[in-house]
Amino acid sequence: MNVDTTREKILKVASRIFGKYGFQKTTMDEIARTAHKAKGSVYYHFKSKEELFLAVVNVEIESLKNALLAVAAKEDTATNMIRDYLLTRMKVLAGAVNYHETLKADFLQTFEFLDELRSEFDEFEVELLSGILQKGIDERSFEVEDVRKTAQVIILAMKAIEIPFYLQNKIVEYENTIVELLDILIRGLEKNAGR
Amino acid sequence: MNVDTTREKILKVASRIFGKYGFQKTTMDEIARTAHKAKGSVYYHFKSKEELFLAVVNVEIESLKNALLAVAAKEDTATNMIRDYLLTRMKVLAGAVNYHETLKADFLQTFEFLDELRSEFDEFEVELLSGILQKGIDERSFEVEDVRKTAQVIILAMKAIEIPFYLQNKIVEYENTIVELLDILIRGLEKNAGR
DNA sequence: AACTGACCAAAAAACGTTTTTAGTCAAAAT
DNA sequence: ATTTTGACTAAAAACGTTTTTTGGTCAGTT
Repeated sequence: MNVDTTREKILKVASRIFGKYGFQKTTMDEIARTAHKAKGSVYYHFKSKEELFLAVVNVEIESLKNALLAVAAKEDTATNMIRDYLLTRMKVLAGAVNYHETLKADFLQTFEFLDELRSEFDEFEVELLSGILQKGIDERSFEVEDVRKTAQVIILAMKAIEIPFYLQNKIVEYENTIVELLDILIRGLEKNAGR
Repeated sequence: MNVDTTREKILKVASRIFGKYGFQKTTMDEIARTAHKAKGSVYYHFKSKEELFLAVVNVEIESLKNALLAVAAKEDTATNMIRDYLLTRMKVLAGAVNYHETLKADFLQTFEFLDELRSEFDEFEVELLSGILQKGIDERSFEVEDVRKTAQVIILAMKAIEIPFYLQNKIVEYENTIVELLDILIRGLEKNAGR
């Protein structure tokens, strides 16, 4: 029944509790108690509260990475792929409760210990999206001057939208609108747009 | 020298102080003192702290409205107009310190008393931008299915970007990137984009 | 090597007290 | 009649102190 290792058990419990109460309001005692482990055990596997939270967020990021890699691996036109990429990004992120916490924190106080994880993921995304854009160019369906810069622009736009979308609980209100925005963006990338 | 009415004087002083310390940390006493007026005088012109702040934000919104109306009144192609519109929007908003405060507040606690002002401005923007889009269609340079909805989409994107841009002080970091984003969006509106 | 739980210093919560603040109003000035 | 004043009040915020909770450690157990 319970095949989880102690480490996995702690991670799961921590994810649930951090997700519900946020980083600040979650105590290490509660995590240990809920996981039916001694507190020392938690500290045996994770050297601090920050490191545990980092590990929790990392699980979410890894799952997002995998979902995005799966999209990039599909055989499809670049246009469909980029739409799929951006929609998958939003859908998976919608369930990444602890990742949202890190966004929110940016306004109150920064989680410096997450900076590395984030910039790593940023780099991962720019790389992956650049690949899709390049594929679109090769297929003669996209027309893009600087592939890397364009990838960065699109990710910036997506990150900006995350904030009202996830933090202000405007998912329902904005859902349709966002799909339309993606369409405009994609059209903007396509060949013969404008002149 | 001082031709300001008491009301104007209070408004100016309040704008400066609210802009520096935010809504919560600004006291009505300080406003009255700085304006060289008795507190009762402040309350004679503005029935509450909230109403005074509302008036201050309203001044900023009005100035933004005027700047945007000026853009919309220019004789130019729709493509240039929409670029001008969006750039003007960002530039004027960069100086609207008290408006930023209302954005920030959305994360901590909502300023319900500002909701009306905001949705009024939203409506104003959708209207104005729709006009520009329609002009683009008439000139056969834009191709847009639902004008109103597209206007809403563009404004959503701009509002989303306001947050990292103004609140997280990433103006310098993002400035170039945003101009590129605008270009992609505009290309996405143009005729013959894609198929 | 993995895990436990009593232990500690530091941080946060709780609590009572003092100060500050938004808002009022009767009176004065214009 | 309209505008301005400043002393006043009730409620909220700030302060200082005590108590409790929390992140983290470590000697000992499994």
